[in-house]
Amino acid sequence: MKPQRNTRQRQLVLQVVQAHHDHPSADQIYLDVRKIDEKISRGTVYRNLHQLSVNGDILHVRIPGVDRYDCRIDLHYHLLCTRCGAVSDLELPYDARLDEKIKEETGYEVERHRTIFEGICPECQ
Amino acid sequence: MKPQRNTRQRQLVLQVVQAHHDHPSADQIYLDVRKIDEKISRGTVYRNLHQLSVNGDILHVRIPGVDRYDCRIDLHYHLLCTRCGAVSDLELPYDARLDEKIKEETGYEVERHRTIFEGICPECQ
DNA sequence: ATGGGTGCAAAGTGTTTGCAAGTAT
DNA sequence: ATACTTGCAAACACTTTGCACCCAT
Repeated sequence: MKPQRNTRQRQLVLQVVQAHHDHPSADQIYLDVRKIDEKISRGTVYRNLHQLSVNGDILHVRIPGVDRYDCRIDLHYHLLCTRCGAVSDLELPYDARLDEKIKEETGYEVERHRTIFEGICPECQ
Repeated sequence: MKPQRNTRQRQLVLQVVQAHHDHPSADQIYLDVRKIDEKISRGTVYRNLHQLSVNGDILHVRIPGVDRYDCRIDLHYHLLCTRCGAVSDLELPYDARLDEKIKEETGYEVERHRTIFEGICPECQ
């Protein structure tokens, strides 16, 4: 892996993601970071979000429409309110046996699976 | 529900999706339909894909990057090769009890869940 | 005839990238 | 000093939309 620099901007992005517990989108993170450093650019935020998730410092959550980021880095499942867009973490334990099972059935080198529950949250009902 | 018209274009889009067993993207469908009707526009294809999936005639599969469409309309899980982008259906039965469980735990009106396994297919390994 | 559907092109949305200048190491 | 990173803006990829005309019902 290339040597990486711990720039002020990267620290800032990480810090903002970790301060959130609601799975912010890149743009929300950009706006938040922007409150602290009013010069930082969108490109930099996107680049750092990418870098940080590759490094395993944050988790990239693929939600339909917009990608979100999560400060929890263990594998876990998500719950999406299809009305208001809220995303939350689920306590349901990650089932690693499924990956093994699918690997045996298909010959794929299964790395992981992603599960998103979709529904309407209590507030939106 | 509004009355809907069964236009030549809509039939064509449905027909092309049903002829595929490899989860084509909107653009692949557009290109295919285009071979038959060289006047049809992208907008029309997108509009019809949307309409058809709302009607339940086809399934909208949200894959990172591009949305895909599936002629299988029962709930099932998918397997994505993160190298070549191939998507396939899995035989793993849909676990409806999970939806019930999450509903009880969270108070959400859980409608469904989507699971995508990610890995490297035998050819790409 | 009526109003849903079409083709076209323009506009959106979210993200990536080329480049010259800046800065962590 | 080196080369990773930044800010900026332009470019991208994918999708949606406004509009005038068309056609299934």
